[in-house]
Amino acid sequence: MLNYSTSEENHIKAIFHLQKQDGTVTTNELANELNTKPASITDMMKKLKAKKLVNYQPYQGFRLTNDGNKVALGIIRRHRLWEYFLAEKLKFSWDEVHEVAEDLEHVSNKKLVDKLDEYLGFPRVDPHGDPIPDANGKIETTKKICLTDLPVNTPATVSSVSDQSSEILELLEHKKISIGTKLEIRKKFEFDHSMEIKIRQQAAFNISGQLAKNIFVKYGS
Amino acid sequence: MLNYSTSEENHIKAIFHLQKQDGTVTTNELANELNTKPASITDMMKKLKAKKLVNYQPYQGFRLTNDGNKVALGIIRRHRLWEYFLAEKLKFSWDEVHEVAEDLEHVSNKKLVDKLDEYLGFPRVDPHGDPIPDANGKIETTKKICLTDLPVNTPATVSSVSDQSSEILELLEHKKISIGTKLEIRKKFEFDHSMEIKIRQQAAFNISGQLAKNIFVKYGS
DNA sequence: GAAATTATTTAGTTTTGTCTAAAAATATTT
DNA sequence: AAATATTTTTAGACAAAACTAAATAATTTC
Ligand SMILES: [Mn+2]
Ligand SMILES: [Mn+2]
Ligand SMILES: [Mn+2]
Ligand SMILES: [Mn+2]
Repeated sequence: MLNYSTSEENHIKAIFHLQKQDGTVTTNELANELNTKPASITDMMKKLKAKKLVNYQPYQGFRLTNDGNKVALGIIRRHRLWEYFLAEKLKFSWDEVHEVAEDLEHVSNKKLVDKLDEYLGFPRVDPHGDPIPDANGKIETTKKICLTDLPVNTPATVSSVSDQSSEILELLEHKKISIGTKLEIRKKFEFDHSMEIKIRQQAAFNISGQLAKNIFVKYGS
Repeated sequence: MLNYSTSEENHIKAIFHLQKQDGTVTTNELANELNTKPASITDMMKKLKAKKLVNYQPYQGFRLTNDGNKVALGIIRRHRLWEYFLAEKLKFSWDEVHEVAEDLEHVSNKKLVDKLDEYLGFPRVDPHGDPIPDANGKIETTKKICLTDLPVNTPATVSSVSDQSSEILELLEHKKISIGTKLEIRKKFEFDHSMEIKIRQQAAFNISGQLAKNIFVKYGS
């Protein structure tokens, strides 16, 4: 497999994440995501198209080709493995790992990554609960349910968290919620979208709609 | 401390290594070391001079300033810590670590490096026996003696190896010589600079002058 | 459906890091 | 001390990755 520049990789990864939601990605969306200007995106898309990593017709938006997708999964694999390493081995906290992994992910030595994976015991998810692609680019795709969409009185388990700030970490630690926590919603309040949730034997307590929006669960306990 | 580009870092590191031997480094030497052209070196030296990392007057060669030296030690610290990590934790062999560390050394996040150091147990030397600078840039400077310069019948301990090829590794493993091995020279042969050495209780055996040239020792056992 | 607005692309620059070819400085021979 | 050879620098070019400003296409509004 060929090697790509850091800039190319950052573009590919951003398209991958954006097209999850949108299907096809627009120039402005990507420019916004990468804190760059639309003109720069057009330039890069021409380049990635020439390398057959994106499908792109002027004014039509773009999406990754199969090859582009494979490249993206490689980058995401490296990113999440390093995040896991930083949290698990170096004891970085949850909100600090992303930034460092942004640099480490661009060291794309296959043997390094596969040995790191093995050393870490082939972890399935990163510290934020996001799945880690395996050496073949296979990634778990259990659809995650936003806590705001979970029905009342239905057992569920926290699977991931979308915001990665130290502020949300502080709040989650205070509420004793982390990935793997089993919970049920007792009551939802329409007015401010806050809700009352219950964890095991503990008394039910309240969380804001804003917090709930950033927590994802899967059914079952 | 400021951040430098990968190219700047590679130049700084190369000057550091070359000036160990030469005192002052020339344009051609550095171009040769970095597989680049003399004209490119001149350009970079102007830049590093402007950043006060090298002392340089046209046609006079160059050497690192105090600041340049500190930057170099930071790079070498990262390089050797990653080499140790790769060998010790990921079970890379001795001859494979350098190449991978060449990339990892440019991820210059202070907290990452210091936590890695701690995680590794503050190792003093890398897999090739070269000393690892501490967080303050302090580096052990025990003068290493080339095995060819060790007097006969004088107890010594292998401290480092300069060549890092898989070929020398194979030979050293076969001869059961590694860093920390205690040995004595029994006889030196002028003709081809080969020598007979003795390790502990084992029978004395012969090594070539070429091999001896790449082994460094310190006095004592 | 024309006008206004927004999104995207094009054209032309800039910075970084490299290169080649030519000029200039320095070192080595005779 | 010339002549020759070597080393280093300068000048000019190029590719990558970004930018600004202007032009053009697409979309939305009236
Ligand atoms: Mn991340
Ligand atoms: Mn993550
Ligand atoms: Mn090395
Ligand atoms: Mn080393």
